[in-house]
Amino acid sequence: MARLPHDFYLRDAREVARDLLGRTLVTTIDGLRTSGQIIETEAYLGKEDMASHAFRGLTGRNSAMFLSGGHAYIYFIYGMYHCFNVVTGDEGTGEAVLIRGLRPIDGVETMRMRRGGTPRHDTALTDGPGKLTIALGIGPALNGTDLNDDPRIWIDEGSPLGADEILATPRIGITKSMEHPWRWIAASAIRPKRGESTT
DNA sequence: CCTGCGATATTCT
DNA sequence: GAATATCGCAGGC
Repeated sequence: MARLPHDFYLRDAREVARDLLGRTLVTTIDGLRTSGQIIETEAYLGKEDMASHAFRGLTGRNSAMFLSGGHAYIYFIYGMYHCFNVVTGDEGTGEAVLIRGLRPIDGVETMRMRRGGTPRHDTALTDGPGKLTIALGIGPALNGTDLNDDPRIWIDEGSPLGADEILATPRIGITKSMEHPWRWIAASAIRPKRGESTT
């Protein structure tokens, strides 16, 4: 297993978002290792994307989003949760990929402890952007850190998914720029419900 | 299974 | 004062 190389992140956020599916997000926080397979991502661009935090330029909260590709952008949302993003592209661009869902691999007991319970399925520990940061111990201390060399957090090569294993949909929880299908999810993670079409 | 709502910091109007 | 890249709980079916 090997950490994703620096160049991986120096691309358009939409490319990186698809390529991150199947990879492994790993943290070692307070001496506890936790990891999960990335199964859901969303791309947010810079000034051309009205739904992006970067659309209105630099603020106190979003400054890490303007670092160069490969840094972590962690923001506080709804006064309660943290969301983890991977910055992509060149410094100053303001593009990032929001990690929205994982399939737990290592440290499941640690995740249960941090999340305060044992759900019926392990995937419920990490099946939302605010939930997976709690489960993996990702907090504001990691905002702006470099995923290429920080010992506390990195992304392993894992096994990228093929195009036929990936579904694209509109992004979740936004009210602007909804016409763009910039959410990607592993087909294997779709519940047998009234889901997205498999086109 | 589903829908509605409250919590609450940062940013914008 | 309103909106927001969310979540868990209460209640209805």
